[in-house]
Amino acid sequence: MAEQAAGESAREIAVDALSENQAQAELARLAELLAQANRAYHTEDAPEISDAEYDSLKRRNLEIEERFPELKREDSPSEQVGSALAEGFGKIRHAQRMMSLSNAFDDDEVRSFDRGIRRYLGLDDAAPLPFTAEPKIDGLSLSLRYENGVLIQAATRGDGATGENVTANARTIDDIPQQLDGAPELLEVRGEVYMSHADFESLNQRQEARGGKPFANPRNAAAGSLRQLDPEITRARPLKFFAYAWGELSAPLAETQMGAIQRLAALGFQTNPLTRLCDGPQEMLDHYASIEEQRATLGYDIDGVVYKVNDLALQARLGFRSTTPRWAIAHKFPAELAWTRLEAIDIQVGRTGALSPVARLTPVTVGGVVVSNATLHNEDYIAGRDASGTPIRDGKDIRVGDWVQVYRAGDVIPKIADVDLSKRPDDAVPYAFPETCPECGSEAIREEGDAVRRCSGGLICPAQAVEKLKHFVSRAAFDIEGLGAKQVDQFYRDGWVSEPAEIFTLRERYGSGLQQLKNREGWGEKSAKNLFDAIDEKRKIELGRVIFSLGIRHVGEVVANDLARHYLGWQALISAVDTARPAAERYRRAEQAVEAERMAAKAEGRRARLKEIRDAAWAEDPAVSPEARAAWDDLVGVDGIGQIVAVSLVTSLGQEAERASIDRLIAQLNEIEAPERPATEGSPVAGKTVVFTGSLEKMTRAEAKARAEALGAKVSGSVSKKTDIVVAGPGAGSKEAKAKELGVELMDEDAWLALIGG
DNA sequence: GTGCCTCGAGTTCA
DNA sequence: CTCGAGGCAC
Repeated sequence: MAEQAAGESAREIAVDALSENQAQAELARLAELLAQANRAYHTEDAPEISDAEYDSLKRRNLEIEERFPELKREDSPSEQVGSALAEGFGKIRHAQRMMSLSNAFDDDEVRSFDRGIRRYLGLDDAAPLPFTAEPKIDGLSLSLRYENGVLIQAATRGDGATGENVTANARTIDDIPQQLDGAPELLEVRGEVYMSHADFESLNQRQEARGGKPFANPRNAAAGSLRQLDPEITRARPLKFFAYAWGELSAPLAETQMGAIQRLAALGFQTNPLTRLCDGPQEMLDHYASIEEQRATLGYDIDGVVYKVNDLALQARLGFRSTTPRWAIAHKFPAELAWTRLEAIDIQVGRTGALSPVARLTPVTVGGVVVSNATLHNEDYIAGRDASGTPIRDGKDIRVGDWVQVYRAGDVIPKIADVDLSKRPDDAVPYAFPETCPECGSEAIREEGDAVRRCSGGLICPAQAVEKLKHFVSRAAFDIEGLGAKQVDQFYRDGWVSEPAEIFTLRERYGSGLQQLKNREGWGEKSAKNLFDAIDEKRKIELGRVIFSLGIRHVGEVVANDLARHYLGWQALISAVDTARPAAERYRRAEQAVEAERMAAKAEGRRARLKEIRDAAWAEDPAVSPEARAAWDDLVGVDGIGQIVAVSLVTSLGQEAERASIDRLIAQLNEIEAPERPATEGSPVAGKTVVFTGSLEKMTRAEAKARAEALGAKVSGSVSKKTDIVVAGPGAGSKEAKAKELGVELMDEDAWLALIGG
């Protein structure tokens, strides 16, 4: 196929010379070639045509489409998101997300992990609840897909949703079977690729003998080896693999975690010999201690112990939080510590204006990595106390010139644990936190009760403006390929882009004379063209991404998607917000009145009559129409959105300059897509809004909510006329009454369970 | 009002 | 990854 593509391209007719018929045929041919190349690239490890050939086909397709827009095909390759080639490996979307684990750092957290699960499941303290405990291997996780017992794909974790295709490399690892006997038709095995200490040492000796740079630690060596573009290099590297989990399956492996691990072992995988079944927190902690004792003699790196609920049926009931399972936790070993000198404290300004202090350190090795910066969080952290005035680090303040103890929290983020006062220079002075923004000179204000000090300059502040732009192009927002933080910096500095809408007018402003872009460092004609194409691809985009991209305070990825699912369209959202504005302003004034009362009461030493004040301030106000109130109630009724988030959303979309900028952006977009409903075909409650009230007896609230959502229902906290079903348990009060008043369908827990089928 | 649980925002290095 | 803070259940 590579030869075919090359051969035909030699006979290609110049785009300008194409007749309409020829153009149509050519577009069809290109669509087929590109689709085939994509298939080859994404499902196999070796692309059939080179990146350069692929790019040139894509470019030709686009040029023809530009000349004959009416001929553009439904399945046009230029529309296909993610079809553009990344450097190196192809991307693989995991059939089931690869989750990370939440962490425990001491015995108490392990016990509260057990307690939390009992509470979620409604188990009493006496009920047996066994867990597995196994060492947490310090390598990199890998997902292996077997179909009919044959290894067909290996993918790294990536961001959890999408990983890299490393199939060819995985095939070179001895511990990974190419074929399985008696496996389910479909089986995704997950585990950890790692390198033993002995193999790491000898690899580094070979590296150095060859004049290569040695790896810092076994983990980096394993990661570097697995991500070799040439599988033959990977083959020469001594990688190993432990299996400990699974993804998509056509049939269950067992009924318990332990059983599943044994099954994986029987199928030919290496499983960790220190995996034990434990009968509760005490046995888990004992096994942790025993593993910690053996740590040095294991011959490979581990960074803790993982506990998992043994009963898979319970695992299924517990389900997942946004990025972690509820049924597992990693109990981490204490972090490695190192002393070094604090050379300076710099202030960074984030997109919300937050002033974040960063410690510049004399470089020091901590846990196999050289660290030269560490976060200092905020003003209070430097001063040695937290927001409530409680001392941290024994109340020691941190001064420039100090000797400080550094560790990598969670083995990643460098932090300062301690200060050596005996080595403090005589001339060291307490750090004076700036009260003006170091970037724009505006006043930096710290709100009452807030831990951070913020620059008040808004978009006048270049740091805030550019950080907002970076947020706009970030992965969960517009995610424009070829437009990362570095490029944004450059465009902003040169005055080419000062707000999101201007990204979309780059082509018309600078595209014709690509020359200008071409003359910049790192930009060729091809990359400029690719960038413009990547930008155009995002003129069609999901609603949730648009909302998130605006960078409204308190509206992150999850809240943005919640809003998108609730309002289903940009217009619906914006008009609801505009309608609710008078009510939001009324609410804000009410809160201010409450705050004033609180201060006054404190000063006079009497008890605050807060409820009275709040009620009075929020009472019927003719300036607030019933429509405004209804829109406000609806907004605050969205699960996960409270008054503070609602006020932030409404006010920020009401600010004139901000709104104008947003409108300019929206005008540049072609289509804002409504969120897809979850795949819940046949679900009787898909798309319905459900409210749970009163106490539930067969399941906990959290569980009820998670299950309803899995079936495509929206779970809300308050009853309104948009509510479809109210599930009322014993002790339900005002919400049940309101449901009756509004004529909303009302049912008890049993009826609900019958409705959703179990 | 209090105490989880989750989310948002800021962070490092390879 | 951590911290602070918002949302929500108790």
